[in-house]
Amino acid sequence: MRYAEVAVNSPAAQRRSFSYSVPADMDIVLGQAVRVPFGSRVMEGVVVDLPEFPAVEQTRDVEAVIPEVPPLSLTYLALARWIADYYLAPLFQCVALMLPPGFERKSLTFVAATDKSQDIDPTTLNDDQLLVLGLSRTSGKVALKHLVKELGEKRAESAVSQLVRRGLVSKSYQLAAARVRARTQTWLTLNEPAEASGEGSTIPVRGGKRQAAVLDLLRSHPGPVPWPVLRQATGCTKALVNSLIDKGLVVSTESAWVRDPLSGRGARPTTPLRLTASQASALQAITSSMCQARHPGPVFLLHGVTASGKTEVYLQALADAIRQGKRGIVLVPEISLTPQTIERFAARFPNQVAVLHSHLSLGEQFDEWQRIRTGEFDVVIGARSALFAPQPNLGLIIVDEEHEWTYKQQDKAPRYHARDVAIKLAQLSGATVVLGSATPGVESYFRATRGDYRLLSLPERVTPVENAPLPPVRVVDIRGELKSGNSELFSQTLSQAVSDAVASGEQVILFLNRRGASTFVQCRKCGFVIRCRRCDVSLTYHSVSDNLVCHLCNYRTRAPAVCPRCHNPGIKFLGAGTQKLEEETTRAFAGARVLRWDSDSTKGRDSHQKILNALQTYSADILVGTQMIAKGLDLPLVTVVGVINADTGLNLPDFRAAERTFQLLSQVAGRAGRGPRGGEVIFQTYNPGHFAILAAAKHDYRLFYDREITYRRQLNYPPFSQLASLIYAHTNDNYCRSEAERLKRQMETDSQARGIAGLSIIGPAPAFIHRLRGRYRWQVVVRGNALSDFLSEVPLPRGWTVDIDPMGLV
DNA sequence: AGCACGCCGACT
DNA sequence: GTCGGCGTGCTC
Repeated sequence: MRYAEVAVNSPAAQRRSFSYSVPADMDIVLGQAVRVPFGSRVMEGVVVDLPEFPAVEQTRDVEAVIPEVPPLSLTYLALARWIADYYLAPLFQCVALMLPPGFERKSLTFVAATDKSQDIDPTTLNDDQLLVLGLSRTSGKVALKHLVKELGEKRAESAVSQLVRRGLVSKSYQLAAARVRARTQTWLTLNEPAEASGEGSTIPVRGGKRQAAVLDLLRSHPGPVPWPVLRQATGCTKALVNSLIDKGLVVSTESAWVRDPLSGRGARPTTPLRLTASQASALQAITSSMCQARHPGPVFLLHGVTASGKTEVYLQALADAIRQGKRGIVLVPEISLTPQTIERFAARFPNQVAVLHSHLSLGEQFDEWQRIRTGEFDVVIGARSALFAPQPNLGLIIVDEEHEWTYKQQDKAPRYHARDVAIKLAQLSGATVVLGSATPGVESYFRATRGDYRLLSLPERVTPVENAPLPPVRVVDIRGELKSGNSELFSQTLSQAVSDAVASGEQVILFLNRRGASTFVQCRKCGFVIRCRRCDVSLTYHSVSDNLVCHLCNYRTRAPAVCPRCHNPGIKFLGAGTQKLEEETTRAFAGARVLRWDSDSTKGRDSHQKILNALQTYSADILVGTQMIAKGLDLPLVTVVGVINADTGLNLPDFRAAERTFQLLSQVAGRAGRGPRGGEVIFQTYNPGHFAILAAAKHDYRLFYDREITYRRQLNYPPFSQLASLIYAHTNDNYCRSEAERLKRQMETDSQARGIAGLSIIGPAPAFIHRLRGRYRWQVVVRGNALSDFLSEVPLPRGWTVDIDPMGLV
């Protein structure tokens, strides 16, 4: 007897695998996708082990292998295991990252009438039950989903369960149809004898005009014609073509049809650029490491100021990997996956670049994945999940803008960080990793200074204008300049700079970090923001209780009527959105053409491109927007960049608030002065002395880093410790709170019993989003070391979600 | 997730 | 009594 350990697609499975017996005649290998019985239904799973003995006495048989899904390699199985163990995520969901797009299929429930229901007295049934019985008879069975749509969830469920109890209906289960598969195309060719071709009229035209039209069209095309083209050109039906096939006049062939997201985008091929000395030495370090295959693969941190030519280093490193017969994966933040970025890679490696991201159709993702697996592409470029592309002979992984938080999956398990998983993959496969950023994450830079990563620096800008310096930044203290001119949002300095630029035909970017719309409390006069003493995060205002609450430790205090620092009664809740900014800008700078760029105004498919075109063709003067505009815009006409409130990010309840502010401001500042006219940047702030703002104004990473790392060390935040966020969600707020308190107590006694030192359990406190989809949420934060090991032994009732190394609101 | 089971309060 | 709501344990 042979056995298989299977990661099953069921929430019940969690991090365990389940033991199954393998039928004698079944070919099964490690990493194979299979279907297995699980409870009363059949589910998909992946074989993660082929042990000699099962883990339990009673096993059921593996139902079938799924032959069209290629088995996962040992490397990727080990990676999935690591993700599950480290991020405390269900094993199947970790394995599923590496399976072809659209693999997962839902299990559907059907309701069918039984024989017993034939001789039932209908008067003993209520209306809902009669409806369910009627529908389940119409075509043998009915999907429960359909009944829920008719009756609503509660009524459908109760009617069905009552009927089941009386034995009048039975339930059955079935996997949903595949959501995606390889597409084929029907091609049609004229079946003309070779000697007759050219004479045209040798084929007898019978059966009317339509048939003649089809034959004419096929005759005028040298090769096979795709069926949709033929149908559109002639208006013929499939039946008509079939009759021509039957008559032997037309031949139909089936062949694969590839959905290609880059088709028709023929970019002009580019050649490698000449490198500066620092670019060349960075490239040299990377390429020489790739020559010596090593386990684990080395990690480089490429720290290059904006416009220092990081991408050119990536491109040449990839070219070198390809010369060595290896392939590469390039990860970029979701927000940078613009056509321009992809084109830059596609132009250097014509027809050798695949893209993978969630905005592609499932069919496109599926086809790209299959083609990648066959080794068709030297380079895969994509967002977070592209890390798991089945790229054969992977030699180089590039993580561009490694500090970006879109690399962390937040919304669903596994809550992994693509950068950290990339490093693990390199460890397992021997690939080289290059992390690139103008403003490296504090944790990454710390590891580089400690020697875990090798630091490569690109200190000079490579701009079209020779030696163009980074633009000068003016820091304007809004407290002194409030309510100047027409608007509350513009200081005199910014107002003047914008007017001057518009008047001389230059362009302006006004930047507003909308996250400031959150309800922190700030004095309108002196800019004071009320913070928690213990946690040093800003307090959040709760209007129901009129309290200020710390979302880390649950410290509460009554909202003051006057500012605690300057005693001004004008304490207010800040937060102006981009829409308001657009209105005020239009009012303040009459005659200027204002464009808004944020997630609301860019819903449409080509809206990014349209806005970009408007700016490039000088049909707009002022661009107003959120973080989206901080990325990769290269507009030589922009001379003034204004940040409306540089502090907004500082006041979020997040220990990374200063880091994020510095990164964002540095990026925004990089948008100005890219053309021959130079440029300037203006930061409006209530905190002109804050180190993150000053360091960004001076374009000085080390100034920021040295202060920040000291602060992290003092407060024992990462990289000096590890964090985990545990959130419990429940419809009842009190129950939610008491469960969070219970878990905290349990973790405290557990850690004592297990002799684990250096662990602090913070909270519970209401989660940042206290109520989500009708459920209240309470949060407990754990700080310590090796948290995965500790937490894996803590039993978590349903309703808890764990986030290891959380980004954002902690 | 979904199902069965057991406990509880609100009704016939 | 019995129905429904809700928490809990189980799925190889």
